[in-house]
Amino acid sequence: MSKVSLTKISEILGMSKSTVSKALNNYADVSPDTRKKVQDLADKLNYKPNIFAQNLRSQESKIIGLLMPEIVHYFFSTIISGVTETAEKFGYSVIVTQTKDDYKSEIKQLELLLDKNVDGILLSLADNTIQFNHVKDVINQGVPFVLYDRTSKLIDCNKVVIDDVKAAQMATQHLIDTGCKKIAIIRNQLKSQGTIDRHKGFKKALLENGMVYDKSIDFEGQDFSFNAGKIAGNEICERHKDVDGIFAVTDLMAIGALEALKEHNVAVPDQVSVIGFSNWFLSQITTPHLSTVDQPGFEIGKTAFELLYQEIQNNKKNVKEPSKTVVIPTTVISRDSTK
Amino acid sequence: MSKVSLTKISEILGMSKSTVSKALNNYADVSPDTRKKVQDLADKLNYKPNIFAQNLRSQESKIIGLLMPEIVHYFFSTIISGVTETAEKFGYSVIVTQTKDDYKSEIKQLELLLDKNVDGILLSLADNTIQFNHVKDVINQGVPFVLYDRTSKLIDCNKVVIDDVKAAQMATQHLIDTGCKKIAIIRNQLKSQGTIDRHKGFKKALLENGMVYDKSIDFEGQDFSFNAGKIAGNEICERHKDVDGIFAVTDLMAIGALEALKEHNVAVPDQVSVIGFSNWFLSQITTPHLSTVDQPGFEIGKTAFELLYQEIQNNKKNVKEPSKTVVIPTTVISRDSTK
DNA sequence: ATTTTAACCGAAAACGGTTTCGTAAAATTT
DNA sequence: AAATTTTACGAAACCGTTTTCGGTTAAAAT
Repeated sequence: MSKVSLTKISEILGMSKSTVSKALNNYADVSPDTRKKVQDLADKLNYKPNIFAQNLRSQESKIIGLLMPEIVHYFFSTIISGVTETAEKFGYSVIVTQTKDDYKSEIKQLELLLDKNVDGILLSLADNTIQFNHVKDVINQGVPFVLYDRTSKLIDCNKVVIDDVKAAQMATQHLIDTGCKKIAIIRNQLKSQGTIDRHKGFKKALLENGMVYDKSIDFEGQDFSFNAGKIAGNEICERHKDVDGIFAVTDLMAIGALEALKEHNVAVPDQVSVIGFSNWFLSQITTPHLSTVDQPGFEIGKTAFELLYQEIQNNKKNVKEPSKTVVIPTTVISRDSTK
Repeated sequence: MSKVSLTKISEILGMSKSTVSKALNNYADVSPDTRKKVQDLADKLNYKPNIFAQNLRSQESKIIGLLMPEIVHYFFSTIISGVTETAEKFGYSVIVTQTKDDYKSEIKQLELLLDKNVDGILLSLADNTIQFNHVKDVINQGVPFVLYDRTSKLIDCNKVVIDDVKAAQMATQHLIDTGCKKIAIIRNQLKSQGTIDRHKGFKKALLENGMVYDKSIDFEGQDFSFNAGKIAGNEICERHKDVDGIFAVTDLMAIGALEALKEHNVAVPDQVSVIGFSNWFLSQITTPHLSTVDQPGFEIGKTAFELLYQEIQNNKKNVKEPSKTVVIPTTVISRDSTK
């Protein structure tokens, strides 16, 4: 069962391994005759080049690393899908790991990926990462690198993001367009850039439509969970009966709010409209089906890989292009929770 | 910026690369003196062994392949999480790919993983895979291999599964224990082993409790979607008002049924109890919260890797142990959709 | 008939480690 | 003092490719 190698084939055919290698790799300086002989035998013996040797020679693995805060997460799983499918088209495989949203773990995982000599790395920053030497080190080592989704202005590299401000603005505008006069926002603390920007977009939409931003209906939860949304929803039902629209910065919060409204017998969307953010799978199966903003993970993953691939190619030619940031468009998905 | 190699270190220190290698790998036949010299310089130059060279020498990559029907899927994403976290503890990385539940793609993905010379492969079979030569080939090539979740009796290898019969039986028993007298089942076609077994477990529970299996309330959907569940739920509300318990073979179907019940103003669990299967994330946030059977993906992934690791170790020692199947226990999770 | 060109092939270096085996010097035993 | 063992190191093979650089032969051009 011992593997067939180039050397073995060359011995059988009584020629040098140089010739065998060239025959298999379609070099010009090998006669049609010997080329055929080699290829036939290679087929017959089911020869597969040893990829370890090829890696050593070429100093590339055709493997990239994909690092994310959390694997068990609808959005990030769509990222995995987008990255792996695109990578495959380019002949690359993808090692996937998670940081569990932990800075320390992020450092360690990056280290592990570097140890594997991956050809490039895709990273979405952990929530509590506020210092970036570990990623700057990676970039300075010349490893092709792109940030996606959770990025930082303090890092100079290629990035793939959505425009949270604009997306939130569009979501809010959708509420306004469907007749909402008093719109509440449900969000978590203004710590992550995503939340900050969505908050900004929300206020921007109000401003542009001549509506006032009312701090008393700006609900800040402890996190962006179902429960946080529900708590805010309860508040709205009990103390802010004039609210007729809710923008939640995550689908999960929106669904929590939906639950609260239901328990208070408030009709959605007749009395109150609700829109979420992300278009998680579960937004399709709530009652009523949740309107939301599509955050296209597959597309983000696809683009992130494509950027990385470009960088890998440039790296080989020793060219360094200026960093760019690709903004993936988002769309409002109007379902039954808004009119 | 050129990488430091063993050879470079040996040249600087004026010794052979054998000695340098041995110093770094704690061989006995190197004096404490030179050992220190080598290690100090290696640290100073931030030397990292070239993994491609190591792979070539050892003929192993410390990478395994994880192949699954669908990445964007709650259960399978928990598998990824379980596998990657466990693999990391053993010094392994994980290449993740999906078959999209397609036989042809499964063949191709396996091929790609073999081409990468992974040290082992974890596979969950595609739905429409009914012929197994492609996986038998892999096994016969001596590549460590374990099947998880979706397996086949026709393949002789290590496996990690749950006991679908028993799990479904327990779910049904839970309905019976909480007072249900007439229990419907909502399922998809009896094609996949999972569905067949859950159906079997359902009937077994009825039998053991002296209840009759009524074919008219055995609902077969086109798939296991939300809609299929809802359609069945509507049927129950309209034509089988005596039903007081529903076992759905997936959470998604259960939630569809829940929706139908809600629309018909049937109280859950007071009039009808509902239990799902899998404990997907979304079962926690339905109204009412869905009782279900926990299908522990993380644990399955963890165990699958551990089995694979065993096989890798055995492989190195040229020992071949008989195949075993590990059954991961499931538990009924009682929430608000059952009493 | 001589030179030029083209076609074809192989030796050998290179990639960067690991590991076996031999040997010289030092330390120990007889 | 001689024999033996231990210690410490290095040469070289090896893993399996790719690719450069010559070289040999045959065909074409002068």
